[in-house]
Amino acid sequence: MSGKVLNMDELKKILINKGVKPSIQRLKILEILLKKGHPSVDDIYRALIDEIPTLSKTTIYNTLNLFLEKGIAQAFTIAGDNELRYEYLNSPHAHFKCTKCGKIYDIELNCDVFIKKEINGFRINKALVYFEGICNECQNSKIS
Amino acid sequence: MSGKVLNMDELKKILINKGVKPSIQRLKILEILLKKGHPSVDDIYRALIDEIPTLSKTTIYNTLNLFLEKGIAQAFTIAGDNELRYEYLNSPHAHFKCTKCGKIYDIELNCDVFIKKEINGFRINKALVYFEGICNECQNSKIS
DNA sequence: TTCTCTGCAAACGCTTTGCACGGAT
DNA sequence: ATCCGTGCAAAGCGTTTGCAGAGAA
Repeated sequence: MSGKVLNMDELKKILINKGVKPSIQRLKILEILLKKGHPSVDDIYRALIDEIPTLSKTTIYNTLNLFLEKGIAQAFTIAGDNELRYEYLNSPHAHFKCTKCGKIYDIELNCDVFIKKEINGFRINKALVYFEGICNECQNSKIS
Repeated sequence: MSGKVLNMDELKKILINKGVKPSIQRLKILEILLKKGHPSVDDIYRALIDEIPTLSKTTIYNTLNLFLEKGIAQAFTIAGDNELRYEYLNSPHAHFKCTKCGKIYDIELNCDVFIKKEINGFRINKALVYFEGICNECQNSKIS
């Protein structure tokens, strides 16, 4: 949930740097990945369909799979969910889902494993960490 | 991948303790969860169809969802996979998938977060950790 | 023109649902 | 007789594939 907002030129640069030809669809999807927290394909679709009425989910899938390939985004699942979620690929972090309010937080991890990227002699190229529990806010507001 | 092997009476006890009425299907599925590493529904189906020729996948889904409810098993996904995997619910640990040999390992985690079950004041009820990389064995055998 | 991107429609695969049969109590 | 577990068939839903038309170079 970086919430970063970039203009079109900056978005273009990101894509070109990663070897992806910009298009309005790709730029807009990238923009959402940078702004929104952890959108699913449907989230992205609903966010863009007004602005780009011809947009199809196929294009979103194509684009996201391209982003995965090029290392621009990464995919993960919320436990028990049947849909993939995507996020802009930056520093490794954990996801925390509050089972009360449903909000998903990004959590920094300082454990050795995630810094050294190695465990028991196994080289780690990718790490996904998912927590479920009750967030601070919900613990304090005792209204059930 | 506990590899534990229990007899039918011991399996029965586990189910009854968790409030699940034993049946041959449920016992056999539990047995597989205790023996096998991280089976998918299809893994379980193929493991049992010879022994129980009338077995249907619906029953496996029913049983596993019951196990999830009762805290007997937990579900997770391997990144990029479209099918759920299940495992007997015991001490929290990480999964490590070697992208070369495809093997899935269980990894013990000693980080604070996983022991204290608390981070930044957020109470953690559930933790899923997934690593991807190259396992020791594959690093040593340089045959690509 | 040539090549790539887009997007509709259909296919696909995992999971859930509806429902009827059958065994257990 | 009632209840519940089982399993067939069909539906549901997220994702991928095939393909044709549009657009960029």
